[in-house]
Amino acid sequence: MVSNAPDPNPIPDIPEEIAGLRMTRQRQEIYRILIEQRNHPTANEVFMRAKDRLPNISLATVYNCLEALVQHGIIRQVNFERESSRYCPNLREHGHFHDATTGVIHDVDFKPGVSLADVLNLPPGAVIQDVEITLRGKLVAP
Amino acid sequence: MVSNAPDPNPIPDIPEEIAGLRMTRQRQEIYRILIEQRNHPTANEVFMRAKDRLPNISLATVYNCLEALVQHGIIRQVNFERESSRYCPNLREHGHFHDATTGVIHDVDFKPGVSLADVLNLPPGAVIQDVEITLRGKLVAP
DNA sequence: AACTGTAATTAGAATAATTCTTGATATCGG
DNA sequence: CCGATATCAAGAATTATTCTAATTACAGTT
Repeated sequence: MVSNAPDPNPIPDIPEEIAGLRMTRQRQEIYRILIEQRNHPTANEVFMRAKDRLPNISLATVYNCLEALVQHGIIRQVNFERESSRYCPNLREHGHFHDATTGVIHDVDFKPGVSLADVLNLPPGAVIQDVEITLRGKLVAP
Repeated sequence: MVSNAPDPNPIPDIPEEIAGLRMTRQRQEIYRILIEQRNHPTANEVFMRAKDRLPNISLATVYNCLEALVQHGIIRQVNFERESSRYCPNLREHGHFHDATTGVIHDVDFKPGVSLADVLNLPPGAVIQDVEITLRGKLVAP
């Protein structure tokens, strides 16, 4: 028997163009991979997953596509220390908590209504264009 | 005539041991370089400056020394995007503001009495071991 | 001061992530 | 359909960093 329950993890259809970027087959697949499983994969992890549906895709194309998506503000590139870049389709302004025990990366939202200028002594005249907040630590039983 | 005013930028003598790390000649020089000119140099920039006083020093040694200093909590390693790591002797907990126009990196202190938990919705049970805050932007006339 | 064990330094090779180059394909507008 | 442009693929090239192996320096002991 086939379940008729809604797919608990529906995969969105990707439009032909996002933010002025033509969504080719490769870009669609890569974007879909990021949305499907939001575990901040590296380019190489995306590459391995992409090969399921696009057996001929190359790692260079994965890098090209990821860069195009980043340039157009469709996804974000996230760097931890000197590790491989990771990619994230969450466009809300957010930081990352890196669980040192499991390696899992959690998105961390800002509390509503707070501004970085409330907590940091910014240099006078500073206009912030981009923020990167990375926390490393452990999760203990509450 | 020789000025008898105090040196406006005195270079501290480096002790023989810091935080349990034996301060060899090379480590002393590298630490001195970071303290003397706090402009967040890369390993290669440190290397070039170190050669003035230690003509035979190798880049590998610079990396080794920087790593030893970082491991012992004497300096901090700072990463911007995917650029070369930079090194910083400022041990206060602080972030960095990267001026996109000039490339200059400014240290940014926390306002007293604020905690990251005031601003961020951390995952429950999160114990933070390390924080990295990087801002990119411009400085405009106030 | 010589001896010994350990740590540090050096030079160059090796690695890994990413970017570049070049030629092939695909797509869009007319 | 045709030409212009964008995208893709494969592999070479680049760059920062780490590793390896051999040498040198050092601290403590005799």
